[in-house]
Amino acid sequence: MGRGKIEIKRIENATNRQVTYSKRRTGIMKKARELTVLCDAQVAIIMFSSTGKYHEFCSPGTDIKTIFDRYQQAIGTSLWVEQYENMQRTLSHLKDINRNLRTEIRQRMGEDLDSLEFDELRGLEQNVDTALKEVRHRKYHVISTQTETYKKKVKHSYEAYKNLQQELGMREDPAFGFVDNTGAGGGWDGAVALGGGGGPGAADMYAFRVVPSQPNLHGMAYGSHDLRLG
Amino acid sequence: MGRGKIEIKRIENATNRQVTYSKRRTGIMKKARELTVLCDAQVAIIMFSSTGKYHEFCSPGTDIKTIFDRYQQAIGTSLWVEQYENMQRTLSHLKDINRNLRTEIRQRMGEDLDSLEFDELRGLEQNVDTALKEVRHRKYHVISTQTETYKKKVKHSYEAYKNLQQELGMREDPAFGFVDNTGAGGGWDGAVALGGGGGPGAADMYAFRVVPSQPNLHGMAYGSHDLRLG
DNA sequence: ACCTATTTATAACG
DNA sequence: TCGTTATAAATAGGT
Repeated sequence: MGRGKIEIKRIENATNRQVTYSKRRTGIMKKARELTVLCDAQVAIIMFSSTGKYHEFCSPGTDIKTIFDRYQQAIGTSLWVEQYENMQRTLSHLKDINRNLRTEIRQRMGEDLDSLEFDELRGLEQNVDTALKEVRHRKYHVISTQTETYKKKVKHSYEAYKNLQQELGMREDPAFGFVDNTGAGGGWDGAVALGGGGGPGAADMYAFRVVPSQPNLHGMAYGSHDLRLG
Repeated sequence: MGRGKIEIKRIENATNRQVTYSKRRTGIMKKARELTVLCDAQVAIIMFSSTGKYHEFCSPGTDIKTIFDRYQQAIGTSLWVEQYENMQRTLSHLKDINRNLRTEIRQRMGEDLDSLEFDELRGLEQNVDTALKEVRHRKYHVISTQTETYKKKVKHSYEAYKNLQQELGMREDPAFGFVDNTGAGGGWDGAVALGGGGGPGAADMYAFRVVPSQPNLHGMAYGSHDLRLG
């Protein structure tokens, strides 16, 4: 349809190619628009020229995304839907796990116990009981290590002081004196005895300092988790 | 271009509309194919007829997904990418939360305590201690309720038996006798005393029956959670 | 961009 | 859906 018939093969002349692209592109767009109106259809077209420029057509009353979502649905599955739905599944699965983890934590905190059977309750009791022993054991370990460290620090410090005093030939000055805590009885040893003993009464000594609930999810104070579903 | 000129407006006759759709659709596809070849372009077309049937065209050497991904890139912004990346964010956030919930559970089980500061350890101890009391309290409540129920059942059953016996004028037959458990001491009362007492020794009576870890995430035996990241 | 000879698409009908 | 054909529309090549 022109002054001469042309063969349908790549136009080698770049200018001609560009001109033809422009003319025919307009033609297709017009046809698409007509089809939309005449036949009450929905059409989406995306074109890229050899130079990389893109052009699109979309039936009025809708948009490319809608048409392609519908296309995906029509074609069955695959393309994006597949990974999308995979994600959706993973998401809902994670939410389920999340919910169950929160439930377990609440139950380990002694809440929401109504739904538990007696057997489960018995298991939970034993488990929490064991855990409590572990925690106390660890607490004892930490506090005793800490105490040892402090004792050593004090001792080293005292020795350094003594050495310094000797090297400088100073006589002892009560204003710079150290109190010797390494003897039996006083200071940290008392705390160890109480903290490690493990009776519930001992916990009263260490009032639980509640950290204001912040979104840093780890290192939060126990029990201050927001247990709503995320 | 036909026997008569037509106005570009919806064709009311359904058959005509369908025929025209078919013909013009073929025409557009042909034009698109020609454009692809002549001008070295890439074209993707998706069409839906008013009856819901879909047809597509895509330049050879590529596919719809590729063209639309390129289109998204060209148009700069998102379309699907936006909700896709939102999802990805939510997903990774949920995974983080889950990881932290699992950590909290493990610590409530007395594991992985090395990373805790002394203050946190102290809080955890107190929290678990309180929880243990709650669980024991609940266990006592359940077992005592259960015992009451059984006692009532036995009692009612016995009364029904007696009534029946009286109504039928039967004399007592040792073969159908009931043992009266409602008296002080025996039976369930003993279990209540031990189960509710709460000493760790009592738990030994109820060996913790470990349910083989199944994927039903709720109602699992405590401690049998698979704590790997899902 | 415009022009126009010519090719192509298609409306109406069977 | 397919074929035919008169006619409208698209467009190749030139300006």
